Amino acid sequence: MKLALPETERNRLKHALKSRNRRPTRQRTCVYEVILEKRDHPTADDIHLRVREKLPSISLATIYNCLDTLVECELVKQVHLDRAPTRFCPNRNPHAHFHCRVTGQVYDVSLDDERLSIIEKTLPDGFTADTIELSFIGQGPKSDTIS
Amino acid sequence: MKLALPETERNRLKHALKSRNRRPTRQRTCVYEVILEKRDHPTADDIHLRVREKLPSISLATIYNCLDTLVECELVKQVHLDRAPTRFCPNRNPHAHFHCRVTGQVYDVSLDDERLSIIEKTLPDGFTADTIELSFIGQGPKSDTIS
DNA sequence: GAAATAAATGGAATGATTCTAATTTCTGTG
DNA sequence: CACAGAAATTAGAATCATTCCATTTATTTC
Ligand SMILES: [Mn+2]
Ligand SMILES: [Mn+2]
Ligand SMILES: [Zn+2]
Ligand SMILES: [Zn+2]
Repeated sequence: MKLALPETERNRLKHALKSRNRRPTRQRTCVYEVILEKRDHPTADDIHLRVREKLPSISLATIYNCLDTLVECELVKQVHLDRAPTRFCPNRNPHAHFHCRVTGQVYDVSLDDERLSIIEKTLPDGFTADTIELSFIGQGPKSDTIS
Repeated sequence: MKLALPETERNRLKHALKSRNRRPTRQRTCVYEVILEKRDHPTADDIHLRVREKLPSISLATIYNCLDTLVECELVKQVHLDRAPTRFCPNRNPHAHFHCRVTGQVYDVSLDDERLSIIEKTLPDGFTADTIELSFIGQGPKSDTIS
C-alpha cells in the first residue's frame, strides 16, 4: 500500500504542526498532499476541487483554514501577498516596494539599472517579462514602536 | 492662480491620453492630480475620498475607470498585480514566479543566493524585510500561440 | 471514557472590483 | 453653431474571493 504523502513530507508536516501545537488532521494532510502532488500553484478553489476527490465532504472554509495553517507553519507559501485593495503609484522609474507590517505604509525603494538587469537575468530562456514586481515586507524605519 | 496639476504632468497626461485616443476629462485630470499630490500609494477608495473634495459627485466606478485608463497610459502603476485569487506553492526554496499572460500558468523561477543577497541589499538602512516577493509577468515558453 | 480544546462545517456576511443600462459630455463635421 | 456619433460618467446591481459565525465533530488529556 503506497502512502499518498511521501514519508519525508509526512514527517515535515507532523513536526511542523506539533511544534505549533496544531493537530494533524485528515483534512490538513490531504490539503498538503494535493499541493505537493502537482506543482502548479493552485488557487484555494482548485485545491478544494482536488481534495474533494478524496474527502468528498470537505468544505471550502476548511480548505482556507488548512491553507492558513500550512502557511503559518511555513510548509507552503502564498504567491500573492495578503489580499488587500490594490494600490496605485505615480513613480514611473523602475522601483520596488516596501510594505511595513507595523504601520501599513508602502514605500518606494529605488532600483538601479545594474540590479534591475541582474534581476532580469534570472529568467530562463524562453521567458519574456514585460513587468517585474519586487516587494519587500517587514518592518520599516523609526516605527515608533512603543514596545 | 496656481494650476492644481503642474505643467509637465499636465502635458504628460494630455499627450498620453491623446496618443491612445482617450479624452482628457475633468475626472481623469483630477484623479491623476491627487495621485501625484501625495505619494503614499493610495487605494482606489482613498483616491475616491480625495477626489470628492474637488468633484463631490464623482462615483467610485469612475475612479476605477480613470485608474484603468491611467494604468493603460502608463502614468501610474498598480502595486498589486491583477486582483486574482491567491495561489499556493510548496517550493520552500527562495524563488521567484513567472506568470504567463497567454496561458495563465505560474512557474517557479529559481533564485540563487548570490542574486538574492543582491536584491536584499537594495533596501535602505532602517528597513528589515522578512519576506521578498519577486514576480515576472509576460510570455512564457512554447506558448503554442497559433498567432 | 468524559471534559476540555481544537478543528471542521455550511451558510451568511464582507468588501474590492466589475458590469450594466441609462445619462451626460466630447469631438468632429457640416 | 448644431448635431450625430462616440466615449465617458454614473448609480446601483452583480461577482467572487475571502472571512466570519454558530454549530457539530474530532482529538487530546486526565
Ligand atoms: Mn489569508
Ligand atoms: Mn483592473
Ligand atoms: Zn511605488
Ligand atoms: Zn512557487
